[in-house]
Amino acid sequence: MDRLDRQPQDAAADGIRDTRVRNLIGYNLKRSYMLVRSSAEAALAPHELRVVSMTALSLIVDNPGISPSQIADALQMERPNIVVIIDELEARDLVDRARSTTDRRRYALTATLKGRRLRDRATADAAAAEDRAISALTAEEKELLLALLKKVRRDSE
Amino acid sequence: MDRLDRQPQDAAADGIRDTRVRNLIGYNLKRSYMLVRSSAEAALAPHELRVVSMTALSLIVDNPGISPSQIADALQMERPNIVVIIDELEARDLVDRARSTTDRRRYALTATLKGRRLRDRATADAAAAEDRAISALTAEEKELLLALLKKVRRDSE
DNA sequence: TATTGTTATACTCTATAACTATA
DNA sequence: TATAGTTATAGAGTATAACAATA
Repeated sequence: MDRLDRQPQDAAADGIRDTRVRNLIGYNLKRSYMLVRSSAEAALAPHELRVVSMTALSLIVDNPGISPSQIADALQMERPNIVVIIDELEARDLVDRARSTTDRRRYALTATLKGRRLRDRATADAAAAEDRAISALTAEEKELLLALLKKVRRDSE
Repeated sequence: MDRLDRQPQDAAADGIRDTRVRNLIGYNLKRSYMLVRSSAEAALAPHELRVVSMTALSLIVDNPGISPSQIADALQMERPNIVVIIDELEARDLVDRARSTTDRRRYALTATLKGRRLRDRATADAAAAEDRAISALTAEEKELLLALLKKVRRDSE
């Protein structure tokens, strides 16, 4: 970890000062999130995936038979918004929608071979794009950041 | 920093697994950001402020004479979306809109006494709400997180 | 010709209400 | 009666186009 102790200047290049806001966790989380997300979105565009659809696809790959409601819970999204995403994934033959045998209200979602392959490529590309976006951090700092972000949500979710 | 080394489980309470997505920086940034922001928004609601309007107000307090365009640049927002926020702040008598004497296309924004006082209370309440939202972190971990988030954007903004 | 502030508008994301079929 | 999936729609938040005033 190099020179993490050196405080960045409070003023931006154009001379705007704003100590209070610049020291808020939320402000810094948002800025970093925007930076990382735009990089990931760009990396996923060639796969015709958005971050949310990649995430849903990955969830289905890792949890065969998962239902739309479970995806909604896991991603903290509303059910209606999941439907459109599943529609897209199914139309592209990335996932199969089968009625659950035990509860016929539910769908049991599974990824196709094509879906599993795309998931692997897409998550790898997204992770690489994220790493480029945060290349100001060393590998150790990245792991530390990840650990801290995970810990933030301990007990609160 | 206590037990940051202990890895959180990969599965959520309902048994959903998803190692790839759960280890993406962007995913964790978003989740933490959502948590912190909703806490801050709730704390600002009694002041009838959103995070973005508190941020703009704070920017005006700290930079008397700042123009809407400069606010847009600093907050990475489009100019049209700033107008509505300034309208609100002005209607509530928190900021004054005066034509710049040197460039009459520009507005020179300054905070009123009422605006400065509200800024102090609002930023303090927001900061306290953020601290509650991330109370899983120690004070040292919070400072470390802040330093890492600032460093992420070094050279890239 | 370029820039500031502005209006109107569109687009995306997310949230809510209500329906159907199953339980 | 409650829940899963769905449809339609509403509401944020953000982005784009075009304009008047000024540089």
